[in-house]
Amino acid sequence: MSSTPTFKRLPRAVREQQMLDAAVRVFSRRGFHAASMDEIAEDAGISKPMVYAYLGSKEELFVACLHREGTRMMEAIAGAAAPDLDADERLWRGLRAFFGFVGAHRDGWAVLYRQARGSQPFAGELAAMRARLVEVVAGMLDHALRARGREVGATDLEVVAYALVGASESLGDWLADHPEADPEKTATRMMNVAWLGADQLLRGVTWHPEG
Amino acid sequence: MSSTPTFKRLPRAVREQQMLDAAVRVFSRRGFHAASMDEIAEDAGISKPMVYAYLGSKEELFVACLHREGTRMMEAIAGAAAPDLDADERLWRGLRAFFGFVGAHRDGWAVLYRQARGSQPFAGELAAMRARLVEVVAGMLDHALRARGREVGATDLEVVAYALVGASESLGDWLADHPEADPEKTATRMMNVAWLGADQLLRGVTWHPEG
DNA sequence: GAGCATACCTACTCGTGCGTAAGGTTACGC
DNA sequence: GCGTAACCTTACGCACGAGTAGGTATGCTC
Repeated sequence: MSSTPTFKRLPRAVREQQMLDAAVRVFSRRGFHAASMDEIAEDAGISKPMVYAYLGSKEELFVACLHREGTRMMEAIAGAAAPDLDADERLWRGLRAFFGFVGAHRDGWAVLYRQARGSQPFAGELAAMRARLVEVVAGMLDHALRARGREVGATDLEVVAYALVGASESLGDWLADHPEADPEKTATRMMNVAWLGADQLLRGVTWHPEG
Repeated sequence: MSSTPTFKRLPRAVREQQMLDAAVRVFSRRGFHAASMDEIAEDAGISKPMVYAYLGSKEELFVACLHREGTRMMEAIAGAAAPDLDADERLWRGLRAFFGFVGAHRDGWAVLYRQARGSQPFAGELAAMRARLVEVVAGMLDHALRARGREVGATDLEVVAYALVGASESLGDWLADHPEADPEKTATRMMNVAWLGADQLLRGVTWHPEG
């Protein structure tokens, strides 16, 4: 017979990627808990036990998604924002890379940003990634400040960086929901908010209550 | 007998509030799916069918939490930022109210912000709330701009407002994870990022690529 | 073309937790 | 003091989905 071997046998590495692709799609569509392993398997064009054989439990599968998408994103950003540029140029390239990534991997972003926040086991994983980003941004600010002979407390720096990262994430979210929007333009808008504020801070301008 | 009527019978309105209190606690501790109706009922000092009788299904219960906490927050903010003040003063008071609320209702905030993002049914509810906030902020910016004889596209305005709201949410999240942090000080920090950037925009200063 | 490893499947078990049926008890009106 | 309505309980049905047992096919090596 061998009538319709409709789907060919494939080596492990390939199938794993297909499964991860499917998992990202389904997780982003349904959320972690509402996603069923059956649906993921079906979407990947494979049967459920294969998923367990290759990627382990549902949690492990989700963490694998998180890792792959997170690594891709960090690499995209790190590759764009070379450390020997001026602060504004680094920020600009980093933002452009970030929004480019979100625009190109909307569901990957949705998994990362929306799903992983709530449930305990993944929040830590995600927080670690965010922390790296925050550290990079804070480092940029600190570097730029020192170059101007200024100094700011570590907490202040961290919090400002946190706010900038949060604003970017939020705009990333907005972008994911507006398929017609242009990532490049979104990056420019973010830059307008972030850099103009940061630039003022770098100049030593600050705001305080009752003034 | 009537030995130990340990817990008294209470009118519906009171029990409903107790249930909502418990639900917020449990949802924030466990997340939506991991939270069980049994645990919520136990935490409220009542049995499960009562929860169903009063608040309906698990989803409806969660939405009820969302509504109550969201309304409280919006009222806190709206009450603080009177519309006849200057833009910076309004922003400042709004931020102070916001971070004050987060500091005082850490678990309520966690429910609102972290759990509701992922799963479909609630994302809309939350998005609607955020949209109201964004609209308020955008309105503030627009008002301030017109007062200076300037005009900006509606989308630009919305996106900037979105970024500011996102940054605030993100710092709110940071605050919820840092019990030792002072809400007032956090608000000041946020103001430094937001207002200095916004102020520049209001003056007509903009940033654009390759400059 | 025998042997073996690896890809792959169908068809199940079993825990968990939402939602409910059916009945007990307390307060309050009359 | 007695009905009745609201409050509250225990104890269950039932669906859904994670994870697995055990078996089949395919290709690769010698």
